[in-house]
Amino acid sequence: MKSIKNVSEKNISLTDQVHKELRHSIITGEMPGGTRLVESTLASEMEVSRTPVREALHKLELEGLLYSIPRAGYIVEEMSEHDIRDLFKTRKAVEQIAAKWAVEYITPEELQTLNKNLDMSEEIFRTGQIGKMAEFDTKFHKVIYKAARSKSLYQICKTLGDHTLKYRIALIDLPEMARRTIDDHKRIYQALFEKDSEELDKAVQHHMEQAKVNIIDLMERLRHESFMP
Amino acid sequence: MKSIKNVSEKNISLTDQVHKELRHSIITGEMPGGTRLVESTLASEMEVSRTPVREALHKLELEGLLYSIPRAGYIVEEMSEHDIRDLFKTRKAVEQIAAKWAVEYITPEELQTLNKNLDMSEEIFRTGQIGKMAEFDTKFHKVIYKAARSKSLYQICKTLGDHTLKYRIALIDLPEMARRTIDDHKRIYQALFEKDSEELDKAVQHHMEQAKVNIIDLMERLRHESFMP
DNA sequence: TATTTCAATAATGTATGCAATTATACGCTG
DNA sequence: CAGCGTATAATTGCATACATTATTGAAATA
Repeated sequence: MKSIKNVSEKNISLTDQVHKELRHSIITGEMPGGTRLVESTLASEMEVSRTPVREALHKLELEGLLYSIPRAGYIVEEMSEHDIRDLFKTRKAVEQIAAKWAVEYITPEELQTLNKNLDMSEEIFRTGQIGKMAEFDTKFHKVIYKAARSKSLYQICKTLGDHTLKYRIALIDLPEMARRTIDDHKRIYQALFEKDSEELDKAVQHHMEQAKVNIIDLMERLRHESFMP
Repeated sequence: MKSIKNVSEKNISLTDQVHKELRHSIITGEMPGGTRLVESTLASEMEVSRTPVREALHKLELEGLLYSIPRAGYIVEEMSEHDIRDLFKTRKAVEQIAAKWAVEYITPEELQTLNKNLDMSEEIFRTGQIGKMAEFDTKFHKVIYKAARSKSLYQICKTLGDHTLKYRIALIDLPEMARRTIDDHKRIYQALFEKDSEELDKAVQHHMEQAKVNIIDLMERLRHESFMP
């Protein structure tokens, strides 16, 4: 791992930089579940002292991305299929609420932001830069969270979204998944635009349901591949 | 503030002890919104070094109970009426989900736990130990969260519950509030017992609605009192 | 040879010192 | 007298040294 200090953006604390870096590594799957993290090792790799690393690890623990064994170390949280099902069940319920509230408050500007997001997603899909899809996926949903006009719900949605991001990144790289995601988003956008609550609810439900099934499938496939590489 | 070390339970880190202590002070309103917290001051008051205090403050910040001004200090989060309305709106929605799921999974043992909780609440109410009411209120709801059988939803409910606890403590001390809370809980229990989802949804909604209104009223009253003490 | 004990090692928990930055108070100047 | 600038104090950010604990491996003994 390369030093953080060299690429340090000024005015951001080392703790936050380390946190962001580690978070990225976990979410992208660079550090898969079960990976053990050691303060001093990370500190020397990143060329900072243990203090900011330690604080970053604590943050990640509270976010549920790591768990700590009292005087032993930190392990990257590993999700079972059951945990993933649970996560998506909750996410589905919460996103339905967010969408329901968003219908009422969303502005024409926000609708346009969503529309632009769809256009750019299509562009990215056509030009084959699928690596950027996850980012647009996240942004699309965030616009809706914000449109729900609830600070507390926004926080919840963001946390749940983060927890699924790891899997979404792995999945959305597959062209057919990217295609379906864009189509789902278009349907959600259309329902929001027409303020059709009933259709919106169904669209969100379908989107989440599909995401869940795809991830479970992916895990299944990976499990088989690991037996016969 | 008294030293922590003297009452230290073994095997729990100082950081966690400090965290718990400060958390309690904030949630009970002993440190009201706007209070400024300083690492070194707290450290000497509690007779520990700055490190565990610092880490505890960071935790509280992530939990949303404090916010920090970069190199200036920590301030106890102050909730506006708008924030409280928002919090309860979200809490209502989420607790409705929890209740809906709980109907399906709750066991006879858990129902009995709820029933016992009601009995003890009545006992406490009769004997006038109203100070203990908030604790039983929290426990009652936690049983339902758990019965929903969702790790992620449980986490969300607990966090939201914590954020409202400060106000619940102030309120539930009033006998008429305690009375209403117990009656609401009885209604919720009854609906769970009979697995009547529709009635349960209404009961939870009513309970949350009432809690919200009461807190807004309380804040209004306190605001007037502060003008003419 | 197997088991137990003890020491070395490695990790986090805690304390403390220094650096960097911001707020504040005081004095100076117009 | 007011406003601005500078110096100083206050406070967190970061680094590091020390304490405590858990694990591992080796050696000694049965």
